[in-house]
Amino acid sequence: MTLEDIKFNIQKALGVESALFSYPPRPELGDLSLACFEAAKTSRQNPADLAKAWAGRLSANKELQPYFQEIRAVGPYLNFFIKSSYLAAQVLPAIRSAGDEYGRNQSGQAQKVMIEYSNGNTHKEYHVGHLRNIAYGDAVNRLLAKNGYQVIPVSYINDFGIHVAKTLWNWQRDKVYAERPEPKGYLLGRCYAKATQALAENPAGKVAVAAIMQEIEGRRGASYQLWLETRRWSIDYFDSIYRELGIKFTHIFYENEVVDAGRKLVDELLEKGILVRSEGAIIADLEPYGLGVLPIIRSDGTALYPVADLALASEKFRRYDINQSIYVIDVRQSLYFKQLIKILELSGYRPAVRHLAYDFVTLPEGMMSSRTGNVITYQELRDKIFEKLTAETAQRHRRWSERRIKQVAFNLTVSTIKFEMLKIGADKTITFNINEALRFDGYTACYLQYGYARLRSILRKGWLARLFGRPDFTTLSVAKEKALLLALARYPEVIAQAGTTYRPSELTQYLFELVQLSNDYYHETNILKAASRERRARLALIAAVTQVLQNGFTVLGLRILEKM
RNA sequence: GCGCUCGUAGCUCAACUGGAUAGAGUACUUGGCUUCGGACCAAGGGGUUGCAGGUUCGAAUCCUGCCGGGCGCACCA
Repeated sequence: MTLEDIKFNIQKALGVESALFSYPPRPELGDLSLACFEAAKTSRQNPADLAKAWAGRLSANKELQPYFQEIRAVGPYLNFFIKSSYLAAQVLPAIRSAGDEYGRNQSGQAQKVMIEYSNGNTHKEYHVGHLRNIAYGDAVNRLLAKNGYQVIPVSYINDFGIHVAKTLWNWQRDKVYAERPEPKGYLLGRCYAKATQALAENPAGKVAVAAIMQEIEGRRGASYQLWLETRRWSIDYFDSIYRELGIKFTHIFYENEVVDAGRKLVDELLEKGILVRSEGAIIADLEPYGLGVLPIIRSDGTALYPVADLALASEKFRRYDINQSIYVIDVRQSLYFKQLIKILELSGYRPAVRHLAYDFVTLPEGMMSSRTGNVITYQELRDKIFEKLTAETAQRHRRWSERRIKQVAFNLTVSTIKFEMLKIGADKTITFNINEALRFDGYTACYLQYGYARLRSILRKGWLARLFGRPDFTTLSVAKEKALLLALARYPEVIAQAGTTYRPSELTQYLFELVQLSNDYYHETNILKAASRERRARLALIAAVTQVLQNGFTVLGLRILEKM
């Protein structure tokens, strides 16, 4: 990595072990910056004096001369102006030869990490909240892979909770669902929403639901048969969503498969006194640790969520021999996760488990809730965005076939959904406004895709010019070209930074800025009509930009479109 | 009540985790296609970073106290 080399050489020349580099806020100040506060403190000097002294020393250093056109002290900052020609000669060939691999590093040392996300519930709606989870989890998954981890993406589907019984109860008493044309898995979700409403004013229903629950857990009888059938609908529906979004899991765990092991574990923990009986239920009393109380088994004997989760936590390590287990779960379950980890610790097991929390998605009208019908389902959102993008695309490409228009619009739809979820920091609640999501300019997936498509169009037209001879990088001297080169050089750092902090939003931000720079350049500079030396160099620059965009898009799970 | 968390331009968000004049998008006003794709670009206005203290060379960022929003705290997941 060229920037790494430069930084390393500066440190070596200064004789310091580590230095905090940053990028100046404005290009006039320099391309790379070293703040001298720390070093000045240890040597008890005025930072500005130190910067000045260092600037003099480094300017005289012959080994650094190929890199810099100037090294200047600006107050307490030591600022470096990198030679454009040097940058270009390093960065462009590096990107060209690394291709899709540009930006990868080995900091993960091939450690095995399991990451669990998209934890759907069968018999329930799949809504925009799940979309944030899956977009975020999948981006982190690929980000970690780019940082040299051996990542195992898995999903855990809850097919055995009380919500299943509620849905089945309503499904049997209200026959309208079975007759509708929509996918069955989707209808189950609608049915669940109505079930909770109906149950609120139906005490007899609750008894019926409890009976259904016990029958399912006992794995016998009509309710169990119905469970088998309907569960399959939901799973098929999830599969179709994953296919549409381009998500692949190495393995999918189901609650019903681990719940028996969980019950055994509960018995053991009960014997050890880690779990206790209370008010007819089985609980973990974690008050001594300031973690409250976690109910494990209901007083009617049916299992709660932690039963399976406790078993699964260790099962993951046993079966896949992993070094770390990451759970992408929304922040509201933070306390639950602390409780879960504490129980595992108390039972003598201390796994490397990490709860990767993100804030939830809410609606302008308030919290999403199946109970009040205040949800936006995946299907609804996808259809609305798709419809609008189809119209936009059709308007721009009168001669395209309907099939092609729809294909492009669909790819843009997937990109838009993911990007909207990823561009906001994970610690922020997303108040999901459908109208905002239906706008395609500014900081959006369409803006990025459009910028990319336009550059690709130039490359297609300039293919002949790129065939002959090596580009002369010294012609890349304009400020905007240098800004682009610097941005390209920074890409590996962005991947590293976004990976170690689990923040895909840093990557979305970077890619947006890269496209802004390139759009600006595009308008100011003519590429195809430039003189042949310039043209060749500029095409090489553009090619590198599209390569980095491709790489970034891939990490975020966005589709790559040559035309739109 | 206890705990966690957030509060930055009219709105939606950034700010390299303590550093330079707090930046983008959007909305608003104005300008740009005989030029590689106008889902684009340029310019402008818009800020006491919720409030008050503190820590230090330096605070949107750290500590304390208020104010306001959100979430979580025993049979939902």
